Amino acid sequence: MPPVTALERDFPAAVLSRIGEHESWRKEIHRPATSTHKWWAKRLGSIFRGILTAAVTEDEAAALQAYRSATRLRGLTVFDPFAGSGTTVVEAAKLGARVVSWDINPVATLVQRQAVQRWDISELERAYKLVEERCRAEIDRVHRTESGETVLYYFWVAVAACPVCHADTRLFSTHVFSQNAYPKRVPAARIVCPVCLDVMLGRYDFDELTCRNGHRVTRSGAVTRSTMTCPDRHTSKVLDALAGEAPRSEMYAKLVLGFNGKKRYEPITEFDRSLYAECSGLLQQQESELVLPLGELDHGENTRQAIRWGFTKWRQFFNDRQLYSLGLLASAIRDLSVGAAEREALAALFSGTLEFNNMFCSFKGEGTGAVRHMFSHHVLKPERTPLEAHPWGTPASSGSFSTLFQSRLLRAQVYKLAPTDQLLKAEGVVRTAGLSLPTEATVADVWPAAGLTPGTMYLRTGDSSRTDLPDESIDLIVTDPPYMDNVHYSELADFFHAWLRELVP
DNA sequence: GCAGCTTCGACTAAAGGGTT
DNA sequence: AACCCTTTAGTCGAAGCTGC
Repeated sequence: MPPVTALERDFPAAVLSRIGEHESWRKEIHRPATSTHKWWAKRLGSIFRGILTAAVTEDEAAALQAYRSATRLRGLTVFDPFAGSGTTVVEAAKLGARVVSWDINPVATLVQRQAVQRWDISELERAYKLVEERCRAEIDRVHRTESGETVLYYFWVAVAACPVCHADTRLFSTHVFSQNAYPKRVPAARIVCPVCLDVMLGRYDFDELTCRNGHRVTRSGAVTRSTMTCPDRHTSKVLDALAGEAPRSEMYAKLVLGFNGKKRYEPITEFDRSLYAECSGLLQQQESELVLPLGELDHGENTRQAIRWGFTKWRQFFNDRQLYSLGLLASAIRDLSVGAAEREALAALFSGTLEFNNMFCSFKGEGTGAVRHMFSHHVLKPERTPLEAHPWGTPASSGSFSTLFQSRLLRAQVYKLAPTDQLLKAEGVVRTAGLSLPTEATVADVWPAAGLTPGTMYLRTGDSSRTDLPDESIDLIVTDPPYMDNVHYSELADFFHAWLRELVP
């Protein structure tokens, strides 16, 4: 390595900025290996590839030349002590380096392992089929209409009693519960009556209408920001009304996938309510056999809001049907007897689906991603109108176990065997194959006695302020360290860990 | 093979409340 | 009054998908 490198004096910032901007639009498409599961502040692969190659060259031209060279880091050992989802790990491996990767958070190292661990694809598919046989029929059964059609989403609303008159108040901020992302272009919208929960078709900008039971429905609901107005017009703070208890919720509508393949909105029926009640009973009966989330929220910057709302246990983030369905799914994965790597891949996939299947999610609308998942703002913000999705899912679902198996695991597998990279050409940024080595490796969780060999990675969950790395064993340290105390990922990652502790020992 | 629609996560603006 | 912070939701570009 040169004494003064391109990283210090001639970094190809202009080119990498163009490439990085392109990659940033859909990170998961360009870097599937590190996208099998949620992690926060994922860094751009192309930028880290640029950093790695600039660190071993003298000037911009040489750095850009190295950026195109699959084996430029061969013979070097790269260490990331705060590795997160593993961007450094993957980029270094793609350039032929030996890799050491630490992170204190077990969810982070789970994500890293999926990015490099070798999967036997037929074993992975066999494991997926076994899980499907064990739990799919039952999950499907509890997400359907009386006529047997699939329910993609159930819409829920939180309810609080007015502190003055104790009247129950449904905490809608608007009675439009579904509209297009571009409502001026597609003005049709779905409206709910806050009195009888009738579901109507209208316009996104309607002023007032009358439901089929004769109730007057206005566009705005009982809640504005943090203030609620009860049916008798008393105003109070929502948090005062909740008085430290997590809100009760009520189902008010569903999105059905009809036998004809078309989606339609419908009100909740007695059948829906009794099906849900049945799930509560089944959950109670099978409590001891099912994998369920354990533990309480730690007090911290990112959990404060949820705790103020009365959410103190991770289990409260899910309703009974979610606990039952996800519990069945997780138990099926726990009980698999298949290869360890393939089983862990499904555990990671399962954990990833949790982000879209809990009562902190909401409906984003039509014409855009349907589910606004719980971490879209890096905090745990309680939802007043949560969305309950079908966890197994259908091809028309977003964020379900079956769709993410395709879009996350299988896509990651393809990428790990033949990674692609972005190059800046005259016509723009172009995705290009053949510039990288496969990322697959055998994972060790202690420093190998014989030293690291190509094809082996040392990947460890632990505090990197003290390591067992021998002197002179590392050539490059490339990392994105914790940024002051700004975002407390561990507090958020506990949401996944509450389930994973029983799945990934 | 192509046009138009859907999907994804991230970015950004705006509203409104709280604080100094 | 000025400023800051929280909350809400509207918008975006690219890639994948669907139907012709």
